[in-house]
Amino acid sequence: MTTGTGRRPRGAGRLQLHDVALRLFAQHGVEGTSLQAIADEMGVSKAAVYYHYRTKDELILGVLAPVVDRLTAMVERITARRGRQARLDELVRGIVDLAVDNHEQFAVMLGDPAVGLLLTNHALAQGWDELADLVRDPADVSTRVALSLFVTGLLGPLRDPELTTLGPEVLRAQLTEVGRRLLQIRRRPTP
Amino acid sequence: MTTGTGRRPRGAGRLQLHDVALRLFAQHGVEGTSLQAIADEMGVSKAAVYYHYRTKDELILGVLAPVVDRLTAMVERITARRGRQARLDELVRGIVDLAVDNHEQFAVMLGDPAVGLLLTNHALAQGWDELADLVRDPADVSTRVALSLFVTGLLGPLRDPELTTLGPEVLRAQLTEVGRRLLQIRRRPTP
DNA sequence: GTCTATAGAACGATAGAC
DNA sequence: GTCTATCGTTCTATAGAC
Repeated sequence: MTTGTGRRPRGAGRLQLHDVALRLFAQHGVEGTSLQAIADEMGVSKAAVYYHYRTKDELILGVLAPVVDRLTAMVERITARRGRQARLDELVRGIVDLAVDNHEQFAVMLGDPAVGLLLTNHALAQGWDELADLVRDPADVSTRVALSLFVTGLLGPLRDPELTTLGPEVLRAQLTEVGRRLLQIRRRPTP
Repeated sequence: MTTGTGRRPRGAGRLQLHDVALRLFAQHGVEGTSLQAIADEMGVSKAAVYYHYRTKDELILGVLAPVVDRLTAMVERITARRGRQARLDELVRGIVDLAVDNHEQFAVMLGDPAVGLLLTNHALAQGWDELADLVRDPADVSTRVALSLFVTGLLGPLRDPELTTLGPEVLRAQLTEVGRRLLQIRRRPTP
């Protein structure tokens, strides 16, 4: 149920590759990051990178796979809820958790224009599309605007060095509270 | 006082160039947009593009120049205000106006990682830095988080096709109201 | 102002040795 | 798993004709 993106190469070097690639993707964008730059940062050759992934696109998808899976699971949890308030509450808590726990992947996925096209071409944008549907679901325009602004806005505090020093717990609490205030949600309907 | 980015080439073709380049930049990012792609979209050759700007960086800066100038002016208006509420109110109205009127430039400037570095290298990031200082100014963490989330979050509704059909006036009103709710601002202190 | 043609570098990707 | 070496393509940028 959580396989999602298919086979991914095993090995220990893969973890370092994911780390380095993700950091550079978040810093310069995926189009602005060459495989040469990644290899240099790792202290290996470009061919060594190609051992782990056969194409650059697959590398990007491999780095982003964990969030894609989490997103799918989150959307399922939301749609399982009944009632407008319960869904909004689940959405706020879910998206905040996801964004705080994987803030670099979140930034690359939501911020980079090239990634959106890539995910769509590989039919992996389903999670985002369903999330977008949920965002558009509310009848009133006011809630739709607030919801769209909130999800995208998570990028801001998460890539601000001054705010990330607060630590995950404080950040999570702050962002959840901001989301509730924005969407005018009462606290925890059916926890 | 509003010269800002220095001399920019004149001529009518420049306007079309700005239009086409901006649209592609917003769609694929600046690193994902080649001068060849811009030339093709315009129906001219690559060399024709180089007539207007000597480098790609200068083209990017030329396209973004209007927002850079507006941002500088906005920061001046904010710092001229006295009092926490007045400043927050001015900031919300200013940034919403800027984002709605130039939403593509706003998206490229705020969303593209490569642009941030470019502006910094050309000492044009001053406006954003001062805005960032204003965002960090409030004593309480809660307001800083909300402010950061709000500014970045404007990207969301602005690039959602379903929401942009609402038109600039409705969008402006909606976003301003969301901002006030988020930052708990009373209406128009000293208009 | 726009063109053709091209230089020179960087890119993604592959082959084959170790 | 990592290397060197290389292929073919695309990129930014320039030169010079019209």
